[in-house]
Amino acid sequence: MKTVFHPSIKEVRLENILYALSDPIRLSVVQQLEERGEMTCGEFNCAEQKGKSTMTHHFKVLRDAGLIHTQVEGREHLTTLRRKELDSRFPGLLDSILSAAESVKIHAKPRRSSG
Amino acid sequence: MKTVFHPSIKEVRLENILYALSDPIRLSVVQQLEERGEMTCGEFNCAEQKGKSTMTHHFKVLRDAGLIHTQVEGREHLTTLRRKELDSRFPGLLDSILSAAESVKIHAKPRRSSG
DNA sequence: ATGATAGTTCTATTGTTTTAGAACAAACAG
DNA sequence: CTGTTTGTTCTAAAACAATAGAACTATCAT
Repeated sequence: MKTVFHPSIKEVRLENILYALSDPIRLSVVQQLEERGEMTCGEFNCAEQKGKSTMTHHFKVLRDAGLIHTQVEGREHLTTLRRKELDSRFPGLLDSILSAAESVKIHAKPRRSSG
Repeated sequence: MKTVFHPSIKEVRLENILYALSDPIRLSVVQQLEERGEMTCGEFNCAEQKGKSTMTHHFKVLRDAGLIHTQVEGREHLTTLRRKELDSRFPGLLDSILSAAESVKIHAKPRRSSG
């Protein structure tokens, strides 16, 4: 079972959060996670238009910034938003960014299993 | 009297705001404006360590993102935060970013005229 | 006019980011 | 074992961003 680097919540830097979310793809990833809760890499809208290695890169930026958590489960990588931790570290920040982003929201793909 | 480009508030994009504030110097500029209200370029802390042209560049990024307003007054350039406009466009956003940034705050230089 | 001040514009260097192709690895299905 | 799925790592190209030196413009003071 492979482990992936995640910064502890107190190591998380505001600048990195803002930078990570200044990219439309990464912002969209976070929006989709907020909507859905837990997703594999392939479930994201935008995961097909963009090459796989491009998405791997973006997930790493989000992970290093402290925004998401990745857990390896079989051959899938389950991604979640570090919502509670982030809310306690930077109260109101994610709320206001996500609500500001509502207007440009791209929704997650329908669940594979429920179709 | 020279005029400088400023985007209208509805043209302001969240991504550009986040990007602009993901740089420590630019975040600090915004923090100092929040604290002080109106400043000339030279009054900013960090304006001396960094070359003048570097600061000109950062002010332009902030201006293009819609965060600041620059008004030419004699040979000085008076900079203000577009606080109210931004608050109405993205409620709570600047508040939460600035309060998240409190911990890493760098204060503005003392006023020249009051020393 | 001369000089100082405030800041811009031009140009260049250096470093970082985004993107993606190709080869790879690990898990699962038959 | 063979093939498919899921995603990574490696490598490289192209675009972009941060920095600053030098020359410049405009204002203000003497």
